[in-house]
Amino acid sequence: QVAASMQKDVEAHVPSYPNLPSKLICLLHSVTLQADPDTDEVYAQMTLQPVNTYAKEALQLSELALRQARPQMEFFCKTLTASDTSTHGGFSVPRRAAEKIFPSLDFSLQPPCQELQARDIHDNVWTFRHIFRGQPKRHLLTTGWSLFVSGKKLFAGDSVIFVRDEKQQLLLGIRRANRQPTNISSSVLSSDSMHIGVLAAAAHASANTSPFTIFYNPRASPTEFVIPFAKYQKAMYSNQISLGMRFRMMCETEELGTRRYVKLPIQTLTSEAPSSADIFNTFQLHGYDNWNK
Amino acid sequence: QVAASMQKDVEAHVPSYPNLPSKLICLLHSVTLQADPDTDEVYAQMTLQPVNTYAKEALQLSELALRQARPQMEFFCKTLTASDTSTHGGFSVPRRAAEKIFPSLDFSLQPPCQELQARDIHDNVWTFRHIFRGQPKRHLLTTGWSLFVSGKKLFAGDSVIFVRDEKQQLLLGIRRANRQPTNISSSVLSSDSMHIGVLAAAAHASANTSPFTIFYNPRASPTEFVIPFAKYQKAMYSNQISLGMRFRMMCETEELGTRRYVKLPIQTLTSEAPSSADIFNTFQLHGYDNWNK
DNA sequence: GTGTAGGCTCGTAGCCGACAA
DNA sequence: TTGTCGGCTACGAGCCTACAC
Repeated sequence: QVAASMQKDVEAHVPSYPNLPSKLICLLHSVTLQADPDTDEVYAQMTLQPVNTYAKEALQLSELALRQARPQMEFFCKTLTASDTSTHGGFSVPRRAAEKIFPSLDFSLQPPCQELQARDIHDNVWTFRHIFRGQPKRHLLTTGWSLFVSGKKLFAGDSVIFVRDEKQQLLLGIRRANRQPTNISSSVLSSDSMHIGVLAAAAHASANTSPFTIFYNPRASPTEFVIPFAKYQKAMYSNQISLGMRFRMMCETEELGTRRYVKLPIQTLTSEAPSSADIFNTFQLHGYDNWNK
Repeated sequence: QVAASMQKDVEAHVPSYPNLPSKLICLLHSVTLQADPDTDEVYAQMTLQPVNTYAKEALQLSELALRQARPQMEFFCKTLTASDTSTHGGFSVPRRAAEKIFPSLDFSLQPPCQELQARDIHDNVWTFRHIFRGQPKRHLLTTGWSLFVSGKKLFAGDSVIFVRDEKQQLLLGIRRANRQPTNISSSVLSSDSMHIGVLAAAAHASANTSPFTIFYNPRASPTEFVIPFAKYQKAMYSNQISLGMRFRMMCETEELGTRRYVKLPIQTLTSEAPSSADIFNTFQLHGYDNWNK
């Protein structure tokens, strides 16, 4: 992973860790799903502890987590048009989406309209005027919409997701289009140093079987580097793949509408209802997008 | 430095490097002065190679670099007022500063005005309308000024620097007031991993006397962690400071109008005229600020 | 059913001198 | 000399319908 995302020609500067194996079987101590406060980019902070031996229970637990259904709630997702993001007007809500997700309007009003409140991944509340007007009639979000677009720095091609949770509250998330890397070396932070740091921490943890912490961003990685134990076992033993064997890897990273392989059993760790941060992290980690009708 | 800027309670995760000395004498292979494209925060990328022995020439070269005069050019610096940064108006230019730095106006015009172009640290050109009007008469920057303020995200208390270089071209820099840290953990980048990476890279380089690269931000550090060799020698031997001795360290980091101790001999490496990036990096690394009259 | 454009309105960015510190 | 304010103007954000695909 480090080699894949690192700039070339600095290999000479990377210390080598001969005792760091290419695959590290770890116990997952904790997962914290997070989102960048500025960009809403989602990522997971995980504390991993390398293990030398493991019981059969571990495999069963991992399989259980894989089968664990995530909460199914109603939502819709729309890719923003030029009109949706221009300063000229508001947001055109697909008709069936509005009827499915939004509270129903009082059609005795002329025109029918209401105030909508939706909570984002940081639990910030956004307020919109929801109106049904025009010829032909349509659902629109007007007042408040442009603040959301500019606040989230959305452009045509990005997507928004409206979710109605089990408490009938509206949640609101975004998913940016695949653009060229947002901010290259945005600060004094050296990604090279960080990559070396991950290696050093992993090597240290591997040698001492002590825990270490990583930040894992599934959208930034060209492919998965954190694999559920059950998936790993299945790939290794049921398909008889052995070290050095050539094979073709399915690459579905960033394809729209497909599931990701990472499955984080965060919901199994708590009996409380998931926060909106959990929901959107889960949705985005699993790559929901472009839901229509 | 790592310990100083790291969050507490993660010490257990930091691998220890028993062979990494507390002071590392290094040969400076290259210095690249840089600025964050988003915030204009300046920093230096340095390639350092630990050395075990050094000739007396090294000390002389370091002293030479310390004495090396940086290019002296005319400039003025003003701390922005509430009026300067409000959307209500433009920028009030101190009279003597305008007369010293800006091209002189054609006073036959009523009112006297001209278009000014100034280049920032990224070589972006900013255009302003420079006008001399009001009662009493004053120099103002009007059209174009608000774009600059919002583009650079300037607030009252921040400073701007106008420089007239040897080619009579205008250069334009900023220096932000000391505020609470701008963006805490702005991204997926883990500063912990980065710090561990710096340690790992330094330890590896120290053991192999091989080069390593660091990013050094003088404004982020509570005190200096990169010291010119000559300064270090002087402190160690002429003042008879020995290891473990207690002493009081002059803390002038971030004081206004004082020089910093870091002296980067970048101008000695090239015979070309310095770029505006060099000039502003140099100015800001040396802490010029609040120049008046 | 939904994207875009034209028309209209109103809030505010931004230019000006007055005035005071 | 220069910071802030009230007055004025003009541009564009944003709500509306019309129309096309």
